[in-house]
Amino acid sequence: MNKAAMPVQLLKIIKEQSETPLPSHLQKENLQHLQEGCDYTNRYIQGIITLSYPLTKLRDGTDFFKIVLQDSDNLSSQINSINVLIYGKMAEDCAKIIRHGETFIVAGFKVVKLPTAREDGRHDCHLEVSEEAGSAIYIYTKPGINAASETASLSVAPKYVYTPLNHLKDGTIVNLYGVVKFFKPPYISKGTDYCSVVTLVDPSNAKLTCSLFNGNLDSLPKIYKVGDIVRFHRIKIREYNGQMQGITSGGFASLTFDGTVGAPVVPRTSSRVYTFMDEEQKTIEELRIWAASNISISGPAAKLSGVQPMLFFDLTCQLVGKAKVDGSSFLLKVWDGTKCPYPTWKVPVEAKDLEGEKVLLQQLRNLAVDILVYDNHVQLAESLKVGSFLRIYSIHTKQASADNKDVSHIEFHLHGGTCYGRGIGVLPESNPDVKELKAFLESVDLTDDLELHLQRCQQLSVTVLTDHQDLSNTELKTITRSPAPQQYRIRAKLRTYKPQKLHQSVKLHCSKCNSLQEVPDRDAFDLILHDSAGTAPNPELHNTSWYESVTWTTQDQKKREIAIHFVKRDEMLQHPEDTLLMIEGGTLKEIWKLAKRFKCVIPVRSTEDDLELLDLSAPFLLQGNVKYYGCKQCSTPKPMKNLSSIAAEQQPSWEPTEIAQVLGIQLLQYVFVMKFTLVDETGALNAYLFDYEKFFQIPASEILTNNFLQQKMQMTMNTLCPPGRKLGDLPWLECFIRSYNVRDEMKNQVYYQIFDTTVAEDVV
DNA sequence: TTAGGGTTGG
Repeated sequence: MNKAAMPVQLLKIIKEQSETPLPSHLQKENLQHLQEGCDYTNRYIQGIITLSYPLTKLRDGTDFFKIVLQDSDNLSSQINSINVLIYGKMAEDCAKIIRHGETFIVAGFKVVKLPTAREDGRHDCHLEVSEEAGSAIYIYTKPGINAASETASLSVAPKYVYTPLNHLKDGTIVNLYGVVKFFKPPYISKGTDYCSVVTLVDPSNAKLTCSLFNGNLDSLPKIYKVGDIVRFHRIKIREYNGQMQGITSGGFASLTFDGTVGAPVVPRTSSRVYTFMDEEQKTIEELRIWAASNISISGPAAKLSGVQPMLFFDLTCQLVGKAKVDGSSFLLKVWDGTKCPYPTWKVPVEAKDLEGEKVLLQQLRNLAVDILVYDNHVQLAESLKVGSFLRIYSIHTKQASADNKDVSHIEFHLHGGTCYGRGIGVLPESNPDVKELKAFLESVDLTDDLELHLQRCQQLSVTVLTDHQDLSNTELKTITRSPAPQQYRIRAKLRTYKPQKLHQSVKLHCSKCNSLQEVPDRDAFDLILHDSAGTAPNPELHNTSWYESVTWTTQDQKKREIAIHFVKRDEMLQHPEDTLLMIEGGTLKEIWKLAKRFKCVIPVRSTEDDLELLDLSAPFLLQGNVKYYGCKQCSTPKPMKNLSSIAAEQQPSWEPTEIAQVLGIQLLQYVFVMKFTLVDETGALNAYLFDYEKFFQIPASEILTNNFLQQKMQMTMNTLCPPGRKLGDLPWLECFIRSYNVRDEMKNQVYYQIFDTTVAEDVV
């Protein structure tokens, strides 16, 4: 078995004799003789695992696992145990398979002496172990230790064979992997069991729909979203209507994994005993990558602030109240921290029938919404615990007119039946979406009385002027009848705006040629990176006076050559968060990772005599989440050595504008471009908003990568222009607008632009 | 046994 695939080896012992002997070049080292600085490449330490700590991640994302080894040959000696610190893939593997009491052998470690002496009988050195350092780990597992657990006797566990979905045969019982393409969360069937219907796909492009039954809800797969990956053991295959279908058989067992590329590979299961090894982790990772380009995963589930009438959506929320309504319907009161922009329907129920914390329900009266669930969902709804986190699938938003025809309110229904996966799932607190939701709910300020807030918006203006307060208001009718250019102060209401999908409002603007362009998507960047990976790093350009270079070749089949050039600073200590680096041959993901860790990342490629920037359709600079682009028309890229002038500064701030300037790049700026339709008693006009960050007080450069800011902007727009209200109930905006002429061959057009205006501080 | 995917009635 090669070491890259399986850095940790399991050796089975039979009658105290290892079946697989250790490599002969390894020599045993005594704990007492360890010394810092010696070469232990071909030496090993053997001991019994007496203690292990939970697997954790270091700040840079490296897995870290710590165990304590006891020297069983020298139990009487004063120092008989030592800490072993394991990093990276090895940490992960060890955490998965080691057991206290097992014999653990580590070779090729590094000895590090601790600054202070220990008093607990442990060695005053520890061992550092990682694949990169060339370490090897051998674990002796004795068959028969704790035989009830499959994990304890991994080395003798049966090897499972997994059948691709295009090779399934009628009447067989098989094991399989699949990506969830569709699912119905468990519901109470018409028989005696819970039922969950799951449709799987895999890289064979075959599809399998499974009907899974179990009297115990916990025994069905814990699927939370399309794209999750499942492993089924012992599922029965039958032919039905000319197609294969899966159905639970006696020994059915399942594991479910998050389908997100890069997420930790942690199985969700109800069974305490399962096998899961390196090979299977690899399968999950491969399926994730396949799924990423072959399955359309429904976008981020809707928030209440983003609901539209007449649609179906999945809502992740917290249950704050519940009530029986009648025999065929049941009320759930839920919230997700955002405010539904429409007036929402309140289901009349007797106060005594409503379960939930009264104070909280009162505080949340403007944030919580009523969801009426029907028929087969009632029984499950009754069993839900107030306070739990739910995902409700395929809620229907129905628009209904109240007595007053202009005010439409919105109703939330979970209709009967299970079409389209309609149903309710309880999410555990460990679910990443729940963690995010909880954090958001905790940030919501409940002391703020929202009704008063809305009333305040009716009376005062939701926007304020940042200059020219002395100007008096002009009616819109007067403005549209006057020649341009001029400047006005107006008081108007925002009847509608475009684009409604707010992320579409973000563009890139060149202040030199005044052009606007779309923000390039990741595919464009990916393509450029692929192209430039064809140019190998030029070794003559490595390690110059102003940067240090590190290079390596990837271990996969592609054998990519990567070079990273760290710009040197005139200081003893250089922190990653202050460092600029240039990278050749990196992938999208690698570059994003580096950009999070280091101050600046510049993707480059080698020429004969210097490094150069890539095509300007790619960002020329990445800082954190923000990608900086240059104008193709107005830039004249210069060689990278021009950067050395900034690097020579005492404390380079690495400002994007400064970097752009020395590299001959005309920096494009992120900007919100929106069209506001403004009205007052006298008329209407369309005014353009052209805003870098002043109006929303949100930098346009960050909106595309920051969910929180997107939500904040959506809520701002909902306040400025609450959907479903009649004109009289819309809030007032105070704005400055300027008129200007745009001439083309045919005619002269007057346009309007908003300026020196910002959203009032207490509005968001 | 149950369901066998494909929205809307209250």
